[in-house]
Amino acid sequence: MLHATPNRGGIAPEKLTLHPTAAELYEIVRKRLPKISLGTVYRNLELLAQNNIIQKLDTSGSEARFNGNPERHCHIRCVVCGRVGDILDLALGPLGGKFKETNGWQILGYCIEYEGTCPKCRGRR
Amino acid sequence: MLHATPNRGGIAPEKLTLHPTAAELYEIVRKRLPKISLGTVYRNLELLAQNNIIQKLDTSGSEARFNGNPERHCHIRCVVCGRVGDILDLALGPLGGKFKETNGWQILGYCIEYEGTCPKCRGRR
DNA sequence: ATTGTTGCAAATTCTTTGCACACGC
DNA sequence: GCGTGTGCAAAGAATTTGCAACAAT
Repeated sequence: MLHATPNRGGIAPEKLTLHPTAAELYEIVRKRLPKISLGTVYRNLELLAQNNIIQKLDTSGSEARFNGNPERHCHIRCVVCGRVGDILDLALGPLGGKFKETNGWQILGYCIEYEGTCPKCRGRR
Repeated sequence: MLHATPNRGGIAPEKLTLHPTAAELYEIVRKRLPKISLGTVYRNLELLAQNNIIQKLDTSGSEARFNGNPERHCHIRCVVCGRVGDILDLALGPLGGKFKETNGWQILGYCIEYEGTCPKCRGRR
């Protein structure tokens, strides 16, 4: 199943800007593969993420969301509905000054999480 | 239970730099209140977080972690053991240039998540 | 007495896993 | 036939909730 075909097989490009949860994706995929199971969706998302074909957003919210674009970029999460959008324009936003907005999204705050190794696990990777 | 006493009641200050999960906290608290239940720990952490006395770090990793310092600051999460530390020095790090290190933590990457309202939920808060 | 907290256990939610079966080569 | 991927259902992990007992005012 791990063939990153350039051909999107009929999936509209705008779909790729979604950041669906596994369950949402399950509903979408189900329209075409009615007998697929949620377990399979999870299994394949995990695989795709491990191979850097998609990105798994484990960040805030209880459900993980998945991202068609594996390149590192910022996200914005709606505090009301949980939807997630991309922020490609790093210049804007809190890091540059006062909160602004982008594409109809209103920016209220932000959070930066670094990843690395702690003193105890140093070098163990 | 919501009295933010300036007196820490015997808890060593260095404990406050931990970012324990609910289960870890449960074990710690249990030493003093042996009959406390995990449900109560969750309930109170939620309350404290809602009143901005502590901060809930819902970010990556399956378990949430809680932070004694409610002020906004950055965190670093160990990719090996999951431990979380504070990063108070915003100047350093990827946003300022190449990856560095701080306090024995080695910085490998980062992720910025904004929060706000999406176009559909705009103004609904 | 009234109000708010707690312990306990059961329920919920999200995710992972085991296993027998089906499909492609 | 053989190996890999799949459906299904059950297990698992983290968190939340209902409720009766309890504590505090």
